[in-house]
Amino acid sequence: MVDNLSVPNAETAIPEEISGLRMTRQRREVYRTLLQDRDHPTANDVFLRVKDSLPSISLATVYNCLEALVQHGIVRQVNFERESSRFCPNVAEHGHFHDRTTGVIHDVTFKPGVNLSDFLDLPPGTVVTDIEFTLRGKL
Amino acid sequence: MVDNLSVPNAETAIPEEISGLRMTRQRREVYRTLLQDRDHPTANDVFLRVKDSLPSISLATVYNCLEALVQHGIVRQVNFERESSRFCPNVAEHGHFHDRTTGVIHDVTFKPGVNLSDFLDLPPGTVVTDIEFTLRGKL
DNA sequence: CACCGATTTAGAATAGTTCTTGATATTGCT
DNA sequence: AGCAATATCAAGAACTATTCTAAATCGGTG
Repeated sequence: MVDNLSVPNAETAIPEEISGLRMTRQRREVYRTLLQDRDHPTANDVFLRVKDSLPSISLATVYNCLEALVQHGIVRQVNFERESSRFCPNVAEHGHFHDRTTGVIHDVTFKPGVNLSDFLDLPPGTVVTDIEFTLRGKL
Repeated sequence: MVDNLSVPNAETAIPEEISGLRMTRQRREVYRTLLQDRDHPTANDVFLRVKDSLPSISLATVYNCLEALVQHGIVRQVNFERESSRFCPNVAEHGHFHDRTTGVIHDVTFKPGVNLSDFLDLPPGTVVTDIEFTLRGKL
């Protein structure tokens, strides 16, 4: 497997601080949980998993930690329709493919070198700072 | 301006029935409201607007009507992050550009003839049935 | 015009998330 | 180390968008 700076793995130690965010025990465990299984868990999923290592953690704290991680660009929050938000430690630009048969969510990346205006009719003068896309279908 | 079958205008009479959905007074008014201002209103926005012509309508009914219209493919439900759902009478395939300065949402279409696999690295064998995308930025 | 299923209404219920408050922990300073 | 200032955490209440429930009403049919 190829290393990817934006997606550390769960084994490497998580430092004291990441992009200006102090890693408390709770934040570290929340982040480690996201790195562990890349299955786009909801806040509640994370809560249940983190309880194994930090039995006294509260759901509110998991929300706080996730928010802090998202705010600092360490984790991405992903929303599908009106479902619960899901969280993803892959902060590289990517979208998602939702497999309707299995329910599994796969990350989808742009082919290298493509430009938005290559395939979209954008109003002239638009400066796009953020892209979000979801595909649904079958594998 | 070019006519577009999938986007009737607010002036043309709305028939008794659209794609198998009987047009009750409430559904008609909800739909007419969406056709009137193409500004991607929320259910509550629609509620407030429809009240002008149907003062006794309830929010639940607006939700019911919108759901019926969406279910029958007459209207599209659009979600941005975790905000309230917005509704759009343009059911042709399109995405959205969210202008961060004005808050206005513009429809964005694909350039004719482009193919998803032209610019995305899709897992082999994927059959995409539904595309959803949102851009954010400044105009 | 009486009936029956569909629709509407109003309000209660729900789910996910955020907020509030007091308790705890951590940091920086001496 | 001791202490003040600051940040974080926990628990539960509060909030918001949406859905559900039950009763009233409507619309079309015999």
